[in-house]
Amino acid sequence: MSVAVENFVKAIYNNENHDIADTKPGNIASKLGISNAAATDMAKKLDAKGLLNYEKYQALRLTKEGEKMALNVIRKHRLWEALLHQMFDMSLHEIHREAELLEHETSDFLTEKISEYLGHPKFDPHGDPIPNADGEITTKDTSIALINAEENTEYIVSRLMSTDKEFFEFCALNGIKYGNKIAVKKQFQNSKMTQITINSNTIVLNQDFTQIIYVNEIN
Amino acid sequence: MSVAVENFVKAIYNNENHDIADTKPGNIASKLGISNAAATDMAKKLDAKGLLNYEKYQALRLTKEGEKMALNVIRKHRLWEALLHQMFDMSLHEIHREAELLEHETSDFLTEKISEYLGHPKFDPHGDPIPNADGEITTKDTSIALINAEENTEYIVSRLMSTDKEFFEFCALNGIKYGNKIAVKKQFQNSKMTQITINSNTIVLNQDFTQIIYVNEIN
DNA sequence: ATTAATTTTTAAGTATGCTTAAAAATTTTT
DNA sequence: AAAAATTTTTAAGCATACTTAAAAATTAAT
Repeated sequence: MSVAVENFVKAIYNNENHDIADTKPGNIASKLGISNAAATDMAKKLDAKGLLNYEKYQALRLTKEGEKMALNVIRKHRLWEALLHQMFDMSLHEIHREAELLEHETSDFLTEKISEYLGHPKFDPHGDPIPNADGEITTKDTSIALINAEENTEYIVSRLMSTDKEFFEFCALNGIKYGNKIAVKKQFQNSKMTQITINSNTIVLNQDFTQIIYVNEIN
Repeated sequence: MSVAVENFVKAIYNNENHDIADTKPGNIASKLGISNAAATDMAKKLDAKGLLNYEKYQALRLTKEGEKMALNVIRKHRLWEALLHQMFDMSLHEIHREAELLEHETSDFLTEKISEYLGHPKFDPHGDPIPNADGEITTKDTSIALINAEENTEYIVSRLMSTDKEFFEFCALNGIKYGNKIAVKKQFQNSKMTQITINSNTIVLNQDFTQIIYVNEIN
């Protein structure tokens, strides 16, 4: 399907699920930077294609098929963001800009290669969940505060749930970064301290930090 | 510029420089899988845009600007091939297919990131030269047979100039692969044997092999 | 509950990048 | 050098994805 169609269903999906606005043509139009007339036009065409249900003056509702297409594009977008962030150390703003273009020209084959390379991450660097190849969102990462490993166990950093500058500086200094591997071990049972190892560098963190560092199991 | 335009100037460039066929509309059309009429049509439009010179019934000739656009797209294509081949171990056929799509949706910014990551390679995995950011092709790789290093010196494998299956199997077994780092040292002066080290694994090769393994200096 | 403001829809029109069919020019064959 | 074959061009037409302008419906304000 075309770039215009993919972006259209993606915009509806995001409005339906995350963003504030409803999914009437006007909101989709302003999100995509096109005229209201163009959005109504497209809505009729996609209704005919079975991707959404269009009824005059009503909000647009994606069909199962339309939602599947949206999730497929979102999966590609978020995997590109993850890859570009990890490999090239690009900023959150930069990876978004590039992923917005690449997402439409990426085969399912290449998408799986990227996912595999990254260890099938469940979240992108923004902390948004990455749908799996079947378009399901299975959010199962945990904060390392909740990990009870007696021995060192390896995980992949999935998100850093903070807006605190000092926390991010600390993370940068210690290699705690989206996609990186860290070994986690509860320092003492009953303790609130957790020991983590990154690149053979071991540090001990207290709850303030362990509660906001999220990881995925390595599968 | 659009995907159609980029592919059009790329096809002309390749016909002008590498392929057998001339650049009359018919040849470009069949290369792109469009009708002759469409090619003539496009040729007139691109003449008006200053990307090529169109004269009735004559071969199409790219202007400086058109050639620059073609080389920019070709650079992106070959860098993607290099990256996908090295990172995901994709076949030459697969990387070509993906690069054909990605090349049109890759910013110059991301292109430089990829080039940098790969150590600014001069050749892609097919052995085709990668134009630099200014659109210049500066082919300066050398076969390791010509390297006279007394001490171990590091290089990046740029191409394997062979069609021999056993040679490729030998390379695969020893990690001699496009984009990989190898250390080269002339085993004895006046000898035809060359010592190479890949991943702390040292082997000695004779001229049969050293003449067809090409490398670039690490910059 | 009207009126006013906003949104949605319809209608007409445009640029891009194709198509097929037929006319015109070129190239090849004899 | 003519005839035949091929290629190129022109012409008309189509789908996609937009635009602006005006009409119709909905939503918000008094």
